[in-house]
Amino acid sequence: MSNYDSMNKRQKEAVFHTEGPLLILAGAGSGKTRVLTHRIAYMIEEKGVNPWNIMAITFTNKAAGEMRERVDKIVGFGSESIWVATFHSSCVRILRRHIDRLGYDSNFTIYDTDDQKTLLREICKRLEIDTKMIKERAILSAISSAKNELISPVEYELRVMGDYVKKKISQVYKEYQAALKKNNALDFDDLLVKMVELFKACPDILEMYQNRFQYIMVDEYQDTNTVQFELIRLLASKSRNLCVVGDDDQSIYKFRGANIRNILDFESVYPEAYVVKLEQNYRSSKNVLHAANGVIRNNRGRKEKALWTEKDAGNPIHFKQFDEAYEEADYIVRSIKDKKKSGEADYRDCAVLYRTNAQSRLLEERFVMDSIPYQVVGGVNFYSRKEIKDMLAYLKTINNGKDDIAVKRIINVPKRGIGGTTIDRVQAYAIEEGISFYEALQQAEDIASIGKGFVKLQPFVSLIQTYRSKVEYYGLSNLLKDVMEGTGYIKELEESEEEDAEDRINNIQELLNKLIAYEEGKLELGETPSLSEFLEEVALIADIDTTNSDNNRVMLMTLHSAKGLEFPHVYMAGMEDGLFPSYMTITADDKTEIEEERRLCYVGITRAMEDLTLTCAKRRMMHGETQYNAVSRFVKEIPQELLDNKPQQSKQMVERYEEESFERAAFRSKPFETRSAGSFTAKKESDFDFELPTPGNRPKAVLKKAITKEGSKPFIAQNGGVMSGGGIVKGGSMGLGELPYGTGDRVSHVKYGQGQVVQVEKGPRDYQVTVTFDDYGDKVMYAAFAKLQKL
DNA sequence: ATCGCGCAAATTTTT
DNA sequence: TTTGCGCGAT
Repeated sequence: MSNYDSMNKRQKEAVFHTEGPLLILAGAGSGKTRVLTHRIAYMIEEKGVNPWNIMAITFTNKAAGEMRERVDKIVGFGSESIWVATFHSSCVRILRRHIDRLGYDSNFTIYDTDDQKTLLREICKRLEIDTKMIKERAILSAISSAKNELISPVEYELRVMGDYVKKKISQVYKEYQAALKKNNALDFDDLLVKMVELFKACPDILEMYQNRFQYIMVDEYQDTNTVQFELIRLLASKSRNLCVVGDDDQSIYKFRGANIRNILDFESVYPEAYVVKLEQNYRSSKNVLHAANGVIRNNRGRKEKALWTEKDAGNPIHFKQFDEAYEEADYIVRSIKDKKKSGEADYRDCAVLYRTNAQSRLLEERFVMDSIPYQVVGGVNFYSRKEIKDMLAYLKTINNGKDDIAVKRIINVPKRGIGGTTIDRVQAYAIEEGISFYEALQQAEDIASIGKGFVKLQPFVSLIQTYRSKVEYYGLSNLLKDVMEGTGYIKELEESEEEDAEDRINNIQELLNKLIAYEEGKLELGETPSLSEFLEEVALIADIDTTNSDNNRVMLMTLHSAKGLEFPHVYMAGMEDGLFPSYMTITADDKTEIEEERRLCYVGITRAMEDLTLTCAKRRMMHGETQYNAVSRFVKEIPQELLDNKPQQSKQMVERYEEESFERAAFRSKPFETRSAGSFTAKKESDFDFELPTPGNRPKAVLKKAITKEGSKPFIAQNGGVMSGGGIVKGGSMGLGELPYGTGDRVSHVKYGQGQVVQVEKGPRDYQVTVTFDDYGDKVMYAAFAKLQKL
């Protein structure tokens, strides 16, 4: 029996409101999972709802697992028939059963991003699309957005009339979908899209599931995209018992298609909706909460709410600015060490959050140096490592010969002397005959064009055939062991000179362990382990799911990965304008982009329970060169009385910053011709509008609107244009030339007036000149930029 | 067929 | 700085 007395008034309201649409606006740390699980229990215990009719949808496997666990605990008997799953795994489950109605085979494979890229590359080659002009990534994200918006290839084509680039993308989209279907594969987006298609095409199936899922709950609703919205809308349209939980202030996945309007407009879509706001926070100290509120307040178009807590004020928010990024890392590590020593915190209580994965390197180095246990979340997913993907490709090939991508991945791994030309010819034959790549391989003898190449293909085909015949009686883990050894893959790694060869072998071993665990788990339940099922599980696993915090380690992760987690001690590193918020969003035309960054900051701050430390550095290496960054505007949005150190903003700093940013811009010059935006390439200065740099922003050159079709993203003046103190310097590289002055000469400078040259140092690309100015003292500057006049 | 060098690009990423 | 890719040389 569950106890509802321990809940606050609002929470109870949400729990007891079981019929009709319900929007729960749950602020960070307001106990929403608790509300959801209690709500389920209440429905079953008090309202007599059949567990079988309840569905709870989450985004991550981890969230689903946690929900499952808590529901099981509180509901007890019958809880296993509650459908608790992620969007994607729900779709897979349903599609496996009915996808034949859409003309797919029910043992379809799921393509991950890597597979998508491989397929895309093939198609671009076939369609003779120059991937330098239209970037692969751009195509992929265009296709993904289209799918997220439920725009079919045909519709897409109709919409893009006239635009050259989009027209090309439309062609690719069409081909890409055709190829997926031919390979009997679905990408991640497809899982949702096909589900919606199925429901729309087969009202009988839709009705079946509408009857089954009479009470639907969706977690993290602010992150849903259009397909997900539609999917839920369809499922709930009969019962209308739809409960969505979310926080518009924590919507940070717009770039992945999440539509914040889904949550903001919930009440207009469901006019009879009941709304509950959970604003009491049980996680953080007052200071942390006030800091978070101070930041998020600056966003427009949000549902007004303010978190409050009964907790004490707690520690002040720590803020520290360093000269160099490594000093920042150093400080964080030292601080954690101190806390551990004094017993204030254990390693597992601390997390370091940052904006970009690249920032983890510097931190890691320090952690290693001080031998402090840490764990990086994210970065390269275990399942996207090369060696793991290779092993899985073998298993996929053995499992489903229709997966061309998998077959091609391992046909020459380890090396079998099968090259691109042979593969292309087999592919051509396969297309001609309308068969899969693997089937073509089996008929290699008949392919006239490959001639003797057939000799190399034969052993590969028989290898796979042998494995296939073994699947039945051999057991999955034995099969994988056989692949590891039998293909010579492990042997190749053992003999390899590569530094990480041993890690790779360990990773494969780890995969084997996971397979064994899967197999044993199944056998314990009295079920038959199946290769397809294992592959499917693996395909839907993300890194965050496998991170267990049982280990006593400091957690390092991006702000995005931190969502949904909490830590007593949180460090937010790299609080710098240009890094966080990123240049991309500062310079974006779309003003709402900065708001998403602000939400990200809000998410970061609200992860902290007791102690929050914000750090930044004046200088940091980014993309291989030193960047000078000002303190993040977000730090300044925090009520300053909460900070133990106030961010400094002296006039000199601004001046120095401006100066250095000019110099850098000038230094990196390249001709205008090197830059292009979409289909247009800028050729001369007059193609740009220029904007002056401001502290925190690099100088900006924007393609003139008149020239581009719909405007374009601004150029940062690094390769595109050269700027100097307010004027435009010609494009073109600056090389080393003779200087018209030397040490001891009197010179004059536009800004600093007259002075004497005290030192001239030859740098890689320019001279560094030190001048003692009469009015300003010593200045070090680059000759090409400074344009000093000899007197 | 394979290797290796040079060039360009580089947020965030629940599945 | 790091990574990934394409192309030219073996």
